[in-house]
Amino acid sequence: MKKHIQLFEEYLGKTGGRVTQQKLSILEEIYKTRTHFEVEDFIDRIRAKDKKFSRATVYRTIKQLLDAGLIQKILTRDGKVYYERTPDHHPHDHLLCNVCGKIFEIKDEAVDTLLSQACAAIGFRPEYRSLHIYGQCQRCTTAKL
Amino acid sequence: MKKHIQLFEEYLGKTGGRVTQQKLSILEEIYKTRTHFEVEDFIDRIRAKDKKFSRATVYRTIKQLLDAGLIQKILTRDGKVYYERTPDHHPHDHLLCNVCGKIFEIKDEAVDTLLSQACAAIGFRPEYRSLHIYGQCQRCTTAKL
DNA sequence: ATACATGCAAATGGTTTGCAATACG
DNA sequence: CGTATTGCAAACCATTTGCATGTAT
Repeated sequence: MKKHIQLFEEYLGKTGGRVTQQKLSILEEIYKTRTHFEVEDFIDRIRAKDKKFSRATVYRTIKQLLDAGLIQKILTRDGKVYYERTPDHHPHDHLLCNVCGKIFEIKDEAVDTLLSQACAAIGFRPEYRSLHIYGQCQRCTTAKL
Repeated sequence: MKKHIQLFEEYLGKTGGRVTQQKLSILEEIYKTRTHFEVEDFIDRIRAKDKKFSRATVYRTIKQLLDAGLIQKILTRDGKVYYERTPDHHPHDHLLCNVCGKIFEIKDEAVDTLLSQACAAIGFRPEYRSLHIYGQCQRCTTAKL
């Protein structure tokens, strides 16, 4: 069985949730895409397949997937919202260019370690995290000069 | 002159913004509070003083203060939004308990350093950042056992 | 059986926008 | 003076909710 399905089922088991056709389809569809996506587009896409999915169900499932750490939410400075799968269940962080809007990814194990230690120091049990850095990308910085 | 006022004026100068009575009052009022606050409450509070402040102006100013790094935005898992001043202009990060909703702060210089390096590595010029860790605080973890 | 999940449409709530009036540089 | 800013109310848009029906366990 695919790893993300297994993880989701484990999560649902732990939290008293039920495994449903819709939830699995939504997860599968999200995991087919490697890049970030908007919910509205996603709903169009998944509805085009076969079943009908209500907006409510998609959002309800997204919330659970977030909790389960299987997807990440990305917020732009101007309020746009994207989601994306968590590659290999290893969360990565985002740099958002305030000028062109492009989104870059960074992955730093050392940061993970430090944050885990910081949490442990006060007995906090982390479930998932969100790290966004807003600024200007190289292209936009040099273009301005 | 107070440091935050000075920083804000510098920021406005750089970005072609104007220094207005409202902006300064909003900044001052925010800096009187050390804890996080909701915008709606804030508007009530500042309106109670002397002037009228439109919701729009408050939001427009908040956006500029965010860009200037003078305040930080906090997002709870269930969508509540708080803002708070950035103490001494040193951004700190937030741990949010998904059970009791309490918000903890952490400050780790080493994380700052690592992130700065990661940005520099791809030529990204960071302006401000948002780092939230969601999970369970010590009290809620032990209470559950 | 009996919770939990779904779909629908309406509601929510934070934030933004258009426009005319006003104030900064 | 010209341009950014303000206030107002209406608009926006992501997300949530109430309720009747459906379904996993």
